[in-house]
Amino acid sequence: MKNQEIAQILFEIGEFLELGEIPFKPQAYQQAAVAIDNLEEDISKIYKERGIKGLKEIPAVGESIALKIEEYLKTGKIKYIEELKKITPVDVDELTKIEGLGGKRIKRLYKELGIKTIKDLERAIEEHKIASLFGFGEKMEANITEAIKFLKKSKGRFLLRNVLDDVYRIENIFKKIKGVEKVSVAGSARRRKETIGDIDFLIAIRDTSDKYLVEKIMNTFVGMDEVIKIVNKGETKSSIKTRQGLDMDLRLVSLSSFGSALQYFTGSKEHNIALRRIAIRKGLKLNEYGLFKNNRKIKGETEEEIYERLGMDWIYPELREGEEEIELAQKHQLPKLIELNNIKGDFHCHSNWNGGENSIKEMTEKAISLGYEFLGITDHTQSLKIENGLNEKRLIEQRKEINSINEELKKQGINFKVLQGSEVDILKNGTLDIDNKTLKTLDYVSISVHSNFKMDRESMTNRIIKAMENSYVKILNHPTGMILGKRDSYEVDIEKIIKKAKEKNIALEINSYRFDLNYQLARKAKEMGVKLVIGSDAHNTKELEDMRFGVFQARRAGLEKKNIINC
DNA sequence: GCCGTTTTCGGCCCGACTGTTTTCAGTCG
Repeated sequence: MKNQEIAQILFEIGEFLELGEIPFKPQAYQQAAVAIDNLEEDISKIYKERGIKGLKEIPAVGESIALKIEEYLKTGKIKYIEELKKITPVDVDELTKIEGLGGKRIKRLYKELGIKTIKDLERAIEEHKIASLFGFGEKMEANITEAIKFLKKSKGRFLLRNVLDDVYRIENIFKKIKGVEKVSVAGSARRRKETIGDIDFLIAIRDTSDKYLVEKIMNTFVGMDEVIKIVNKGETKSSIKTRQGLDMDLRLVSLSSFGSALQYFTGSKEHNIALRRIAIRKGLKLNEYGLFKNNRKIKGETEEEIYERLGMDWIYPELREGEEEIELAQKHQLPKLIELNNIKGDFHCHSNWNGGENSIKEMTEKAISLGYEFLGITDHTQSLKIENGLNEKRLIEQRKEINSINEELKKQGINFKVLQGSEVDILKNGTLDIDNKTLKTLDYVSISVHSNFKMDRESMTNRIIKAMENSYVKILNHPTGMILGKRDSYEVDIEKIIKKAKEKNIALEINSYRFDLNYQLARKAKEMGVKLVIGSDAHNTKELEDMRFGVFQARRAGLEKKNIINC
């Protein structure tokens, strides 16, 4: 699918236009980018079947953008962005990722200091040139320094969310090759880590001396659409770089070594070291080719038989971080991890009553198609102006719409219920921005912090605790304020929050978009006897499917379905 | 640059927050 590539370019055009003084165009491009990114259908297929007209049916895509998409599909590039790059030869895409830098500041940094890249920016900071710029200052220079640090920390890693569908697609390409017996992704993608550095694929065939088959598999791999560089290509291992900047490895093994290879390449490194130590203690040797006794291979075809021979239960990949999983597996005490199909509904999503893209009815239909039994609509409340948050009056109006949808479902004999929740804003002083009289009319209340992130630890903790005292509150959303890859947590005493959640029987959210709580904190919450809830935070129907990422996170935390209220 | 229709132009989420100013620009969501 070229959708993501095209979306990326349109988004970048928007960023370049931000540098100019032209209003509204940037948003136009970026809205189109978002729409294309969210498309379920392959954009090249749309163009093939319905041409420019088909493209223009995509929301936010008009004549001009449709032509640019056509140009890209035909020639693989868009002249317009090349020209923009010539006029302002700045790495906007990189620089805008720095929190606090937008179009205007980037343009001034370029015009006055010739800054084109983060490297240039770092040099300018070293020379203390930023602070003295008119309109900048000491504090901003310090903030930019921090923001660069954060960016670097997350650099080189990709969000699982952005690559998992490609992983499935590539697995399927391999599975279709005749003679391929087994295919699996390995590495951190198999462990469902929220960010991954590269992607490892593993393929098993019966006979690795079948030169013709080996050649065919490797050619398929290095010949994939997204490959821009073949790093190496051999008989058992090939590596490529994709256009997105992602490294992929393919390893080919015999069927008799598939289990040990899968175990080895899945990692984590820490988990493998621990496992090999256990093997040594038992007088065995473990490597990617098998489990050996006196240089004779005794196991290797499946992971299960290897773990069993080492005296433990098979361990879910999501738990293989070298923490407590091996001990639990030896004692046969591993949790039975929650599965996606245990999820009965979603307690966190948004409709077009606030900043969401779809109507309650559309969200409901999607939820039904996912096999859910309920959907909780949790639109933002009035303080969040940007999201067009609801006040008391609109909440009461919204209730009528939800009631009528529920009546209609009942008439049709569909066993499904739409719940009216709300994502109520926690104000700076810890009060909620909706009165109790109205909260009482909701099916449930969830609460979130969306402002004043830079409070000190004690104030923030007290603020949230105070909000949790409200007896209508059932869920605390994204408890630490972290957004994976974008924003660090605010300062907060999370243990106090977890204790309060326990006391007030409030569920803590694992947010599928933000990855907050992270798996360590979710595990801690479980250990402290607190219930969790997995919320998609969907702003459109497609994002309801992102529930799966929250489920991965829950699995990494070792959660069972009994720990999670939407099971 | 897109969109909608009170269409073929005029409006486009808009307020909080931060850091810089001394009344506001830029960024964010």
